[in-house]
Amino acid sequence: MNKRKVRVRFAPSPTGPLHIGGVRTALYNYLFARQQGGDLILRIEDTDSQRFVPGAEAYITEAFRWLGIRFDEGPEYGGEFAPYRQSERKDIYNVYIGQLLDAGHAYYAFDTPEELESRRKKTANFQYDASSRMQMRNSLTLPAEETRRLIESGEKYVVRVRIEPDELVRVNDLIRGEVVVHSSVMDDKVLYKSADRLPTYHLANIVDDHLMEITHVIRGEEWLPSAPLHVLLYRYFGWTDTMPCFAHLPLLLKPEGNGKLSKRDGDRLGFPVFPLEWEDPKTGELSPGYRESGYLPEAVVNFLALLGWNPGNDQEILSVDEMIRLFDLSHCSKSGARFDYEKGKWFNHHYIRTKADKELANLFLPILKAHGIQAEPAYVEKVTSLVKERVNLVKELWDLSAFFFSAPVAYEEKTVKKRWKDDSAARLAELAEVANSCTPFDAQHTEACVKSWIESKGYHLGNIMNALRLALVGESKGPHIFDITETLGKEETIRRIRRAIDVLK
RNA sequence: GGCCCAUUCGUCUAUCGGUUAGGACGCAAGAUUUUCAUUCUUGAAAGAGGGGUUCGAUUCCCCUAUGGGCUACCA
Repeated sequence: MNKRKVRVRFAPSPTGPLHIGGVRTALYNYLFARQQGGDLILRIEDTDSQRFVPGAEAYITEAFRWLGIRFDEGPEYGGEFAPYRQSERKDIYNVYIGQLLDAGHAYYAFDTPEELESRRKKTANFQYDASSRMQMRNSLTLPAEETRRLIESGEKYVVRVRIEPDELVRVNDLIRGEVVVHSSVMDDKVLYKSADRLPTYHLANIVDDHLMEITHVIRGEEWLPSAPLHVLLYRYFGWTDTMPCFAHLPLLLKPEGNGKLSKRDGDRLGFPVFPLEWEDPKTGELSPGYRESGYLPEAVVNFLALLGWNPGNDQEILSVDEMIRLFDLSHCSKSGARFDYEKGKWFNHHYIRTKADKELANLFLPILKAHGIQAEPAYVEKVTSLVKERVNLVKELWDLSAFFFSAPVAYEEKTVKKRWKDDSAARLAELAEVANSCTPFDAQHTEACVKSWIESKGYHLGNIMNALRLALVGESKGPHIFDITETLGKEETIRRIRRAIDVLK
C-alpha cells in the first residue's frame, strides 16, 4: 500500500470566493503532488445546498488558472473518477450510508432540530453520544417496527454515526505527530441530513477520498478535531489499509488582533484576501483580489508558500520548480502564521523588478487603456523598463509614469517654489536651443551635450536639472532625467520646456 | 464549559542538546544621487513563566499562562 500512486485533493466548498488560506492549502497540495509525481484532484464539496453560491466554482477554476496551479482531475478537467461534484454523487453516498446502517455503525434519528435545541438548553454540555443516545428518538430506542413505519410514512430523519465509547482513537499527522482522542468525548455526528437529503461533509469526504484513491489529505487545521471521526469512519467501512495520511496545516491569522484571517480584515486594513476580485451575486458587494490589485501570481504563490513552510534554509525567493523540489511537510510549522501583507508587497516588488519588460508592459497596457491612453507597445515597454524597479504593484506603474503619456498640465506648487529659480526661464530657453542641436538624442549623448554646455557657461548643474525635471514631469520625481528626454524624444522634450517657460514666466 | 493543537526578534521563520541564537519583511542610521524612488551597508530587535531530565537546555518531559481551532441536519 506504500506503493500507491500519490493522489491528493483540494476540496473547496463553493460558498463564495476562494479565501487566500484555501489558496495556500491548494498550493501545498499542488507542490506535494508534483514532487511525488502524483495527481492533484479538484473536488467540489457542495453538500450544503443552503450555502451554495452560483459562480463560486467558476471563480475557483479561474483563480487557479491565474495562479498557475494545475489540476489533473476535476469537474472542468475530467478524470476517471468523475463526477467530481459531490452533489452529483448522491447515489454513491446512499449506498455507503446503507452499508454503515447494516453493520450497526450508524442509526436513524428522528429528533427534530427543535427537540435537540431544547435538549441542549436543558442540559449543559449536551452531546448526542453513547451517554445520551438511548434517551433520544432513534432506531436504537424505537422498536424496529416503529422505525420502519416512520421512515415509510415520510417522517424526516438523519443518519448518525454510532461512536463506540471507551477507546483511544489515534490520528497520525504528518505535521504534528500522533494525536490521541478518547472516543467517549466524540459525538454521534450526523452523516446524512434530512434538510437537504444529502450527506454531511464527514461522510462524503471519506467516501470520496476512498473511491478516488486519495493517499494524502493535506488540509487546514480546522479539520483536526474531526480527524478522529474520519479515522473511525475508515475503520467502520473496513478501509483502514488504504486510509490516507493526514497533514493538518496551521491557520492564517489576522495581521493584528485575535483570530483567523477573515474577509473583514482585508476590508479593514486595506488588502485583498481573495486571489481574484469577487462580486457578491446577492449584494453586489465587490471584494478586491490580488490580481486586480496589481500582484503577479508568482509573487502571491511565493509569499503564500512561505507562510507556514520553509525550504530549510535562508532562501526566500523561490520559483515554483524550486518549491516543488524542496517542499517537505516536515518543514511545515505547527503554529498559525499572522498574515504579513507588507512582506507580500515586498515579494511583488521583487517579481516585478525581475519580470521581463515586455511581459510587464503587457500587463500595463490595459491599465493605460483604462486611463484613456493609447500608446505604442514599444513605447510602453521602454517606459516600463524605466520605472519598474520602483513599484510594488503593477498598477503603480501608472502613478510613476503618467507623465510619459501626457504632458504635465499643471506644475506642482511645492516643487515650483523650491526648484524654479529667477533665472530658470532664461536658462531653459537656452537649454531648448542646446537640446535642439544634440544629435543623436539618446540619453548618453544628450547628457554629455547638456553638461558640457552647463560647464562652459559655468551654470549651476542642480538648478538647471531640477528646473528641467519640473518642466518635463511637472513635479519632483521620476527616473534619470536623460532617460526621460530620450524616451520623450527631442520634439516633445523641447515642447515641454517651452511650455514650462510660458506658464512659469 | 469540554476536547484538541500550538508558543524563538513587532511579523514570517532557521536551529533537530553545546551557536556571539541565523535569515527575511518592517523599522532606524549611513552611503549613492541633479528629483522621487530604487539599491547597497550597518544597527536595534527573540527563546512566555516555573519545575524537572542532563556535564550542559531554545531544543526532551511535566505544570501554569497565553494564543488558536473545534464543539451545527456548515464545510
